[in-house]
Amino acid sequence: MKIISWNVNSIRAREPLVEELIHKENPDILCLQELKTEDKNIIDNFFKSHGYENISATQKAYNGVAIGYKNQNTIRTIDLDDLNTLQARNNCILIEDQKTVILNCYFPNGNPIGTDKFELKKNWMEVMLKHLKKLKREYNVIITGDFNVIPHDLDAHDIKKYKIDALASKEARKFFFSYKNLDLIDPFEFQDKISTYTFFDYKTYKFGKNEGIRIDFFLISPYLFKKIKDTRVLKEYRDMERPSDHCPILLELDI
DNA sequence: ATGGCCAGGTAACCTGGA
Repeated sequence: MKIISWNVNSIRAREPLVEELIHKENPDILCLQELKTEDKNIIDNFFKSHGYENISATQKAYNGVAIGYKNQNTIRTIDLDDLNTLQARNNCILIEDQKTVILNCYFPNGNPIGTDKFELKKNWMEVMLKHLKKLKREYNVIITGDFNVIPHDLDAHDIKKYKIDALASKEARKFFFSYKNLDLIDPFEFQDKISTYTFFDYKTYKFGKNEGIRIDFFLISPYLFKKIKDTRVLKEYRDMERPSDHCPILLELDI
């Protein structure tokens, strides 16, 4: 099973590149974040035209997430509605025959610190922790998406720029590590940090200088970690015409 | 050292991103 997660920064702007990704990688599961449209027809039509079923949570102009899936006979949707009450930020599916849940997430950015946005980030991360604790008891877990957290100083080219920033705040890091402490593993953690940056700011042309941050993740159960066939950050999609500022991340499992 | 880009929405800038 091949799973790809990508913060596309607008599905409408990124249709050509998502199409290319599907043709080249043919993922079984495609988790998208920052759709930036309320119109589910756009999302349904896109996935359907490429042979995928999908679920989505959308709102006008901002946020929005979807999971496309194919070759799956035992998919059930799990509605974690308290993660979508204010903004559309989560999808959750259960693959019953694998006893595995996949959570697709667009975590709140939270900047600037000291505002309602930061409170929302902390609250959202806390609600997520409660869900993870519960889901972990019954299922293998894959939580993926744009976490908007820089967990370690080395996950940024220049951490000094993030000293007063919600992404590297002690609160955001605390929640991120509390997820990992549920016995969830970050496969990219064991790889070279610089080559696994997932975000490069449009401003200042950071991609060309390889000055990024690592904020998109898979956190997975140990059983699934043992089944890994491949993990990749698909940096080439950041180097194409009209790119997202995030790179797709790929996880292939022998299940 | 500083500032730089991009998307959507409503009408030439604003919010938001990270």
